[in-house]
Amino acid sequence: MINYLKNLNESQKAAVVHKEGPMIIIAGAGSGKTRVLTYRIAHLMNQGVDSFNILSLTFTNKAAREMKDRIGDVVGTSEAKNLWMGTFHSVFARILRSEGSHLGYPSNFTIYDTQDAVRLLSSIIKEKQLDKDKYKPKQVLSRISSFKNSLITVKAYYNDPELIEADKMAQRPKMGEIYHQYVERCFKAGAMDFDDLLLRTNELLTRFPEVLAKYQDRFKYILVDEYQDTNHSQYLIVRALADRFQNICVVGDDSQSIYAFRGANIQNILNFQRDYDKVQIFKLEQNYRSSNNIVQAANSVIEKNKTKLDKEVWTENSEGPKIKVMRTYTEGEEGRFIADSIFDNMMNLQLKNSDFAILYRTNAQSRALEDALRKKDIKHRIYGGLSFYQRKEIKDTLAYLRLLINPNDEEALKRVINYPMRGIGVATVDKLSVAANHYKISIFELLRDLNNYDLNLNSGTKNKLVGFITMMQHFQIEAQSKNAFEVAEFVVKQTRLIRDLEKDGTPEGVSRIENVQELLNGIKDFIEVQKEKDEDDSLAFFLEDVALATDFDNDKKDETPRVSLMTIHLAKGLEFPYVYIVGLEENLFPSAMSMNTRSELEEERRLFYVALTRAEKQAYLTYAQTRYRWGKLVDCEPSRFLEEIDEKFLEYLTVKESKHTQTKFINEDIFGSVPQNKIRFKKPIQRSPAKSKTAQKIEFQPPKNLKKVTNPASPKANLFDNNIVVGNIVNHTKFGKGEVLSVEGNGANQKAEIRFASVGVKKLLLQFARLTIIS
DNA sequence: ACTTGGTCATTTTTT
DNA sequence: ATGACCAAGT
Repeated sequence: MINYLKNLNESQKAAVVHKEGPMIIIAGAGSGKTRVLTYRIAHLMNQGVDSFNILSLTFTNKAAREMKDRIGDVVGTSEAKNLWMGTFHSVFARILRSEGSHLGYPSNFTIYDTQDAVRLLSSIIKEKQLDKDKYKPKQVLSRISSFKNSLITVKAYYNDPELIEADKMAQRPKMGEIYHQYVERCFKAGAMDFDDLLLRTNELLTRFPEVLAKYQDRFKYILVDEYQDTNHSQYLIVRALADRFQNICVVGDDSQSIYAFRGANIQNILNFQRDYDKVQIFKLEQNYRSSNNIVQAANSVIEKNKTKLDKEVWTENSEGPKIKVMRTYTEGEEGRFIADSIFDNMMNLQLKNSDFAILYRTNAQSRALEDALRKKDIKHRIYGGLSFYQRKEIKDTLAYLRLLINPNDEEALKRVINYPMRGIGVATVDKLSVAANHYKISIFELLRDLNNYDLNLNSGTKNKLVGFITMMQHFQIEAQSKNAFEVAEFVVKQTRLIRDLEKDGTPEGVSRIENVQELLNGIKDFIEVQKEKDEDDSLAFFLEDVALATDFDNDKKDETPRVSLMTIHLAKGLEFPYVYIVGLEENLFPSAMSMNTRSELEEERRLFYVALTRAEKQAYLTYAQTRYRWGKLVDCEPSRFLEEIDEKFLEYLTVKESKHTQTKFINEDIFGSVPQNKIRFKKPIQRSPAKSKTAQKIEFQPPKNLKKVTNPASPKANLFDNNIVVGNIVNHTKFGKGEVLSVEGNGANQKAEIRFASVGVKKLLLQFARLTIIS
């Protein structure tokens, strides 16, 4: 057996061996938190605690799996098997499968993902004939989500005049009705959304003391990772379960709390000592991950936050290189700089692709980066964004399977009733939906004895509906004797789903077919893995797994090492030798949505802190002066976070060092064939002095070899000021001669309508069009 | 009932 | 730029 205690420093060891009672581990970034958690569990087991009595809640399922493996290394795989580990959502989904009947849920309940929820809300809003511009489904959902996360039921909502008033003020007086209807419809469909998994668990534990007692007894030791990101609902579950034995161990770092937008309450960690008696506090402050430069730089940033626990992260690691800052003109150039830099680093330092990560604030930023990497032929993988399971063809296929498991799943039914097209249109589905609501049954039940209801359908439509329901019933029968893979395969064949995709013929169509194949393979793998582990390999369980999977979970067995691209949120808990943090611009990072209140801005700052502390050896910060947003080219200012880092940790890269010449970039990008001497930088940061004290002290350093211009117009504006006016005859490199009919917009977005002799009237963006004025 | 072409909104972050 | 949604045509 590994002598794990030897691998720990004093404070880590103390946290590992402490046995009974409530404890909190404040773990700075890179301080070996996972290691402590892992060894702590292993240690408990070595001390004779039955693995059956340990519950460990992690932030991702991947983290749970890895931790389980590592514990298995210490105590033996078979010992580790009984450990209950996973995310809040997956652990309590499983409990609800077996206990949900108390609440009137079937054990095969469906888990609605965000899309299902939004669709359901859309139809409710439509049925109620409400203005969908005032009641935006997504916003309504997030409002409902925040109710649920605070345990505000429909009833509680109606009892709270303040909430009602708030919604009235927000022009949404019918919020309560929608909430009510939404909850009912989910219930009727035998479905829970993500928040229900927590809310209903709370309901279960509160309303049924015997159930509570059962799980309290079972979970004698509870460990919660990333405690700073728990919401109120999760907080209450933990408190209820730990109430009996008080063996609750929470781990977290208030400086890394980045999920307030989904209800995470930083107070949970700040107040832990108040919530439990005789709390033992452990602090892990030594960072083993990053160079001293990075640690200190990160500290200098997070210092600016007011709400935080007292903690000083330090390291014995070497100084390391300074953090490199690069400014580029465009996002395209930003991407190319990074691709070049990664390439150079790999060549010079003999590194693998997997040593690099590119982190960004929003998923939309990945495109430009991906383009640049692809052009350089650098293998990479984008995490998050549209995951495999969110693709239309996959969701459609899964919807059949969902419907099979839970015929009341209305969102699944609506998805597939006319896919592939079988002539059952929206009008028909609406009729069915109305009738089903009226008779308080599901559409599936309605269809099952269609003849007993008068729905005013013509016989053709009726036949089609009967055809559909007969097919589904056929599937159900098959499902009784087949395993998950065989069922799925059968369904795909029978529905001619593939054949429908084949009709398309485009490359996308082909890849859709491959995706469906891939899904089938995935189910096959799933069965094998589950069999190996001697766990549930049913189709129902597969669907649950899929619904709660994070993007890391379907990581292919790592073939080639790849550069990782992901949002900073997704990067939490990960580490990479070389990290590029991109798009450090005001309104992007910090996000324009998060600059209204101090607490929002502090969360952005924590996000930046998280990003920086992912880096082991070297961090790069990049920003662009212009960027496409909602299709338009906009000017950007450098992020305030750049100023907030103590300057002594930074090194400003200049164009020269980026090796490839500026000119090349410029020509390719937006500057057309304009001579280089026309290009001017915008004046760098010019912030109002009042904003922050540090801003006054630390002047941003522009690259030295570039001239500043006192009153520069945006660089582009100069270029497009070539005075094209209506009536000009111009020459286009491709289209030839033409007459300017109209000019609209200005700056980068200036467009002109031009009638060419060769191709007729064209509308061109002047920034791209290579035009010369003839007369 | 489906297809097509045009208009509009969309970009925080995720289980 | 891209995709979702809607109105009018087939």
